[in-house]
Amino acid sequence: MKILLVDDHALFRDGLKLILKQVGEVVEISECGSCDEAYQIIRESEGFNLILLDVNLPNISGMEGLQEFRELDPSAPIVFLSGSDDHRLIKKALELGAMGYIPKTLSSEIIIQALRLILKGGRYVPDNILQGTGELSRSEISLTARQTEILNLISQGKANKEIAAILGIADNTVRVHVSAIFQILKVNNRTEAAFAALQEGLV
Amino acid sequence: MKILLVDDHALFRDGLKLILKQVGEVVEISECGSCDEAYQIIRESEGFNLILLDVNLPNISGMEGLQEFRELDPSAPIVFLSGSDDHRLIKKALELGAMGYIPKTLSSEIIIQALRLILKGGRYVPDNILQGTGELSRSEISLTARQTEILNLISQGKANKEIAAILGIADNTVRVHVSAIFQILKVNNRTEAAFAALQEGLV
DNA sequence: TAACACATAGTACATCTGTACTATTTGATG
DNA sequence: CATCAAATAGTACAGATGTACTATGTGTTA
Repeated sequence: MKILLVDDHALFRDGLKLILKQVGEVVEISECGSCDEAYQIIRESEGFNLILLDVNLPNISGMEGLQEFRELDPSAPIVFLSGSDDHRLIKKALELGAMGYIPKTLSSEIIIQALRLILKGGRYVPDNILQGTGELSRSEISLTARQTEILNLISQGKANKEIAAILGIADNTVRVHVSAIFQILKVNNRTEAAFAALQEGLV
Repeated sequence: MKILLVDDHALFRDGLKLILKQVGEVVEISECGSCDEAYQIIRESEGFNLILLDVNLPNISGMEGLQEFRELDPSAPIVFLSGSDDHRLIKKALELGAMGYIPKTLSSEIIIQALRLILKGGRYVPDNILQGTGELSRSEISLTARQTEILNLISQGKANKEIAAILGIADNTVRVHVSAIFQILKVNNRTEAAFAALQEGLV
């Protein structure tokens, strides 16, 4: 059994290694604190049975690095570790092909059971997060690609003219998009929009 | 030796407990996942030799709860545990009387040494964070109380008129403050100001 | 007391913002 | 092919925003 553990918190890795020893016949645990190191380890290895990946990593976050992991080691199930019970990321993670999502707040007993489940080919997502995603999809906020692009620029404090220049379109067009974004986000000005974008994780 | 460990990540607590056993003659480790539970534990106990406190906790963050801890158990040194190497919080933490600041990314060996140092009455702050605070204090941004108040309202997307109504002053006065804030933050509009406020930790 | 920082408030003006319209083009879907 | 969603762009207008001034009252400090 080969497990790769990617988390920038050394102490958390220590704790998790103890747990992993209880999961089954662990032969080898590789560990590192960043995606770049992890890529290197995978290239030098011959496939892992499980990859545990923190969503919040310096430089490249786990979420950003997921695709690369899937390409480097397509057979290894990838499980996300998350410090915050982030309702938004989970759906994206599962869509991208993650086999599980484990908040670090979970007790070790539950983590052990979850990992056993995943190693047998199952998926694990904690109940409260599933409820969260359920609520989210009901009141889901969906912006078009252009709207998301413009919302990002708004959040950086760019004016309509600047956005128009950056995107190479007329500022009247930018206004139409901006108005549409405000209606969707149910806000009245760009600063509220930036605030909402942060809260909803749209940036 | 009595140690109180407050962190909402059960697994991290497990890892840290292992380390704490290496620090010295540990008699008792109490642990919990929130400030409220921690207050209860302290009330039912007779003083701790050390309190380890996560800065990011649900409901009441460690930073917010610090004062309460100091009142409930004035003799116990408080050490912050932080998931992110947050350059901004550390200064505030030390000002509030924390005896140390330990990023979770630190290796267990260094954590052990740091805790020993603190138990002997010293303070510990990792080098790279000290550098960070040094940089921060050089280019330090200081706003008046009123300016900070208004910056907060700007960050919430409030319009000048709304701010004026909330604070019970004329909107012309609000504009003067807003202009002053922009000059200090070196920005050109309220959304940039909100963005800057977030980045600089002024909210 | 004089000087200073801060908050307060006003006028004036150019510019930006946000909304309400209409209208065209393009790509996807039934 | 007809329809629809999305992006584009224009006009028009009310209101908000940001800046440049002046000016007053209130504490604090040298």
